[in-house]
Amino acid sequence: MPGHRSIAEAEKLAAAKLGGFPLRRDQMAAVANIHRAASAVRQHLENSVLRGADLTWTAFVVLWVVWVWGESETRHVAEEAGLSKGTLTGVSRTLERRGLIRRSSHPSDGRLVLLSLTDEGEALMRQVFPAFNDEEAFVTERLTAGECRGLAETLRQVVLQVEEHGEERRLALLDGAAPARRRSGRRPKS
Amino acid sequence: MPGHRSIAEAEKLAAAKLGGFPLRRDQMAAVANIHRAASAVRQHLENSVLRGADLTWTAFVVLWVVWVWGESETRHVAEEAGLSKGTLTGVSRTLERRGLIRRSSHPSDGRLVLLSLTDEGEALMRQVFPAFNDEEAFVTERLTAGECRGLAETLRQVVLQVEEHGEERRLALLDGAAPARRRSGRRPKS
DNA sequence: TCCGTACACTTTGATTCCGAACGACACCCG
DNA sequence: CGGGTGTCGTTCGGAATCAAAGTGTACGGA
Repeated sequence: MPGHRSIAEAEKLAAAKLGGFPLRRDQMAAVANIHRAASAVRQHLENSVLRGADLTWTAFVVLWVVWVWGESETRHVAEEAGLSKGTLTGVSRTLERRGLIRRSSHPSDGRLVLLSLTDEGEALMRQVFPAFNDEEAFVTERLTAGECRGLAETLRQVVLQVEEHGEERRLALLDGAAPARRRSGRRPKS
Repeated sequence: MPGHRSIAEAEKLAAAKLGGFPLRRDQMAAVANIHRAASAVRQHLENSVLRGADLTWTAFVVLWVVWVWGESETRHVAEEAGLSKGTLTGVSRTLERRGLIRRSSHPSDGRLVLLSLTDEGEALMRQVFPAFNDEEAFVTERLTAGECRGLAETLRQVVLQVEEHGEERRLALLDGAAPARRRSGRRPKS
């Protein structure tokens, strides 16, 4: 019982749950659908083009970033791909093991690590990307090009809002309270 | 160097990379921004309201689904939350350990497992959800209510397209070829 | 030159995640 | 009522995930 139908119903149920609480329905539906769409698109892409190339979503994104930007420092790749540095370390090592990516150290700054595609990685992207773009077109088939532009623009507003005011908002919400440790994560050596 | 600025530039670089290949830019930007927005929103929510309650995004989604739908079979919860059955097993067990969820077996069908919130889980949701909804409003602050509705509607078209034609499309793309095993995953016992 | 601070990547620990294999149960049909 | 067929949740293997701790390099000032 997938998708859009349940949203409306879930909203009603949630509203009932919350009684008189002033629920922001439109905003809730928008956010919920962003995640529904993202997950549906990702799953479709993984199970169509990516699966055949034996790439995960993340692996593809990393390859794509390095491909279009050329040899890059890992921190920029992580930023652009939307991963933590720690995750990128693992992913790029997997990619290196598979011979798709090369890791080299910066000639003058020993702290930096540069990522670049191997010939094999380059060849793979040249083959996979067109198919990927075809599926992007497929999933947006019900929208006109103009609607796609509008959608991108609207989503950009959301991204900007979080990027420009998210930090400040989080601080305000915490209001001096302890930053709340995560359940997982490394513990002190002691 | 975040976000929207790099998209335009990345597109140009990608177009150059692909030479004369007919690149669907608008569709590409739309899909890319869906994921950018989803990840930005998720991160903001995790680091604001969820962190304090010591919940991961996934844990919250599962609680939310069970909360609004009431006691439910795990397969429905997995579907609604957008997870595989296997993942839900692990997540619901974590939630059970923390005393937020109850797992009971179906009275007449021994295969089914039913999930429901404990009193503690119920109390937690009553406390966390309003804050969550506030942040949904925050991230969409630059949009009017009408734009939110439009956004939700547009995204719904994407979800519907994948849900209604994705399977068929994937089959057409494979065209009889072997379904391509995943690198990971359980191996036969032999 | 030595020191302290700042930065950049890696390691670590606890989870989450997927999909295929698996085992238990349900149901149809003879 | 016994077997085949199918459905459900669970287990498993490999990978991805984050945040914080740790390691190592860079660089400015004393």
